Amino acid sequence: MNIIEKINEKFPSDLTVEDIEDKYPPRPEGQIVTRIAPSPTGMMHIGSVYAALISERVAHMQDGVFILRIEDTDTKREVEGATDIIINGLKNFGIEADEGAISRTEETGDYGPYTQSQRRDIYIAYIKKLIEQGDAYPCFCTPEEIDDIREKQTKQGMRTGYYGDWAKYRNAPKEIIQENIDNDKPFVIRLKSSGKHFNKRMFEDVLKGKRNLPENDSDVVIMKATGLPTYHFAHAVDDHLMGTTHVIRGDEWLSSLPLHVQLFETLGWTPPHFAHISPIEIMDDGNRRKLSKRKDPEASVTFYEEKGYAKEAVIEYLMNLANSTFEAFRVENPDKSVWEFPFDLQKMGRSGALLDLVKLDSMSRDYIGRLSAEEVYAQLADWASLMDRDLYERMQANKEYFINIFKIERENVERVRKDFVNWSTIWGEIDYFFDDVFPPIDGYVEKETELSSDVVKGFISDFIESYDDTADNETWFATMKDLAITHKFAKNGKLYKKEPENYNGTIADAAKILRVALTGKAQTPDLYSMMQTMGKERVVERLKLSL
RNA sequence: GUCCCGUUCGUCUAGUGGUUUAGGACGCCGCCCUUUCACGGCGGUAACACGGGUUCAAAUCCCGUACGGGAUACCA
Repeated sequence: MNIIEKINEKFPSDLTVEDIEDKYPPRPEGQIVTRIAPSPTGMMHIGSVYAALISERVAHMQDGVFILRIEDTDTKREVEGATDIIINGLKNFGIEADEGAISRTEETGDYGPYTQSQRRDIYIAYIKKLIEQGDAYPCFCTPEEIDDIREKQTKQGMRTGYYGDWAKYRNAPKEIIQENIDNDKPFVIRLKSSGKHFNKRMFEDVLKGKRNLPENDSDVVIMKATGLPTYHFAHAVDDHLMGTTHVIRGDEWLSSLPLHVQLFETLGWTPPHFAHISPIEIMDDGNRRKLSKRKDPEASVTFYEEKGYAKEAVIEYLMNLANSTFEAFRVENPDKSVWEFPFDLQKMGRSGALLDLVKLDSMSRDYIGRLSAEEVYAQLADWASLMDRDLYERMQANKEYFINIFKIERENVERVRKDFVNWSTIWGEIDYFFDDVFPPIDGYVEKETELSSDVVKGFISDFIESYDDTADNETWFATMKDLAITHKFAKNGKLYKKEPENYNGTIADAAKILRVALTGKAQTPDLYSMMQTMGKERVVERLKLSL
C-alpha cells in the first residue's frame, strides 16, 4: 500500500481534480471577487467586521462578488453556534455577502460548499495530485519530535521550522516510509518546498507595494492528521476555485505571502492580488498592540451592541479608519448613506490605527443627530427590546410621549442637539420626563439656584398663575421675562453686573428656577419645548411641589 | 534568536522633493452667541522617532539606530 492508497483508505473519496475543475466555471472576465474568511471561534471580532467591510466595498464598488467563507479546519477551536454569530454579525452591520453561508445549514452561490469542513474531498484530491507530481510527501513525526527540532534550532540560534536537513521525512528511504504506512502510523502531508531561503523574490502587495521577501523553504503541513487542510493550503485551493481576485486580510499574513504564492504556483495557478491591512490596535500599558479577543472587551462586536452604538455609526467609524476622506464626504453629504461613499482601497493608511472610542462617540452623536424623532424611537426600541426590557416596556406604553421628547430641539431647529451618545445613554438624558423617576427633593431648587426660599416660591407661584401653554415661544418668553423683572431679576447681564446687590440674579437665573423645579437638573434642553412636551398639567403639578 | 512590517499633533490622518510659518477632524482650553445646556461661530494647544547621507532644496529619496507590532504551530 502506498501513501495515496493509505489516504484513500483513511479518507475515502473518488473525487478527482478534473471533476472539481469542471464543476467550477471561471468567473466573468474582469469581475472583482473578494471574500471574508473568519473562523468560527465563538465571537465576532471588530477586526473581522473591518476586513469584511473593506472587502465588501472593494467588490461592490464595481459590481464584483463578495463571498463569506467559513474557515473551520481547526476542529479543536470550533465553538457551537459560532457560525451563526458570524453570519448574523455581518448582516447586522449591513454587510451582505453575495455567496456563502447564510445559516448554519444553508448557503448560496455556485462555488460552494463555502464551509471548509465540507470541502475535505476537494482538498484531498489536490493533496493526492501534489503527491503524485512529487511536490508533497507524508511526514510521520510526532508533535514531540517537532518540538525537539524547534528546541535544537532555537538553542543553535537558527531559524525554526521543518526545512532543509531538518525535514526528516523529506528524503527518508522508501523502506522507512513504507514501514510507517504499514504500521498505520499517523501522518500529515507536507509541501516539498522548492524555495531557497537565501533567494529573495519580489512580491507585490496592493497596499504595501513591492516587497523583497525570502522564498519559503519550509515544508509546511498542508494536510493535518485529521484529513483536513491547514489554513495555507485551504486558502490556495479555495481562493483559486472560488475565483477570488483580491485577498484582503490582516497584515499578520504578510510573512506567509511567499508560502502562499508558492502554493498557488505549485498547484499551477496564478495567485490573486493581495492587500494586507493593518490591524486595529489598543493602548495597553503604554504600548500599542493588536486588539485581543481575550483581553479587550472592545474587540467583540457585542461590546458595541450592549453599549448601544448604532450599527451605522460603527460602520462609519470603521470607514473613517479605512479612508480618512470619509469625514469630508459626511460633511458634504449629510443625507447620504455610508454605502454611497466612494471607498478607495489605495487610500488606506499603511500603519495600524488605535481604536478611539471618544471619536466613535462623536460620530455616533452625529449619526443620532441626523435621525428623525420617529427613527430614534424605532432604533432605541429595537435596542431596548434586547438590552433594557424596562425601558422597552415603558416605550411601548408611552410611544407618543417618547417621540415628542425626541422631537425637542430636533425638529424645526437649525441645529440638532447632540446629547445622545448612543442608545444606552438616552434614558439617563430624558428620564425626568417621567413622574415615577422624577423625585423632587425638598429644598433642591433653592440649593441648585442658590436663591432664598421666598424668592423661589414667589416666582414659581406667580409663574403658575400666568402660565398659558397655548402661547407661542416668544410670547411665553416675554411673559416669563416680565414676571422675572417684577421679581427683581435683571433684564440682562450688564444691568446685573452693574448693581448685583439690587437683583436676585438675571433672567437666566429665573429660568433656572423653572428648569430645576421641572426637571431636577440644571442642564436640560430648551425650557419652552420641554414644557410643551410635558403638558400643562404636569408642569403645574411639578411646580407646585416646590412651593 | 531569526525573518518581516510599521513610525507626522494625545488620537485618526493630509502630505508622493520646492505651493508648508506642516493642513483637517476628534479631544482639550479660551472667547462669542445665549433664558440653561447643547448646537454653532471664532481662536488656541499640539506632530514629521533619532542619527547620518543624496540634493541648490527632504516629512517626502537612501542607509543605519531606536521603539512598537507581527510571523516563526497538525491556530486562523
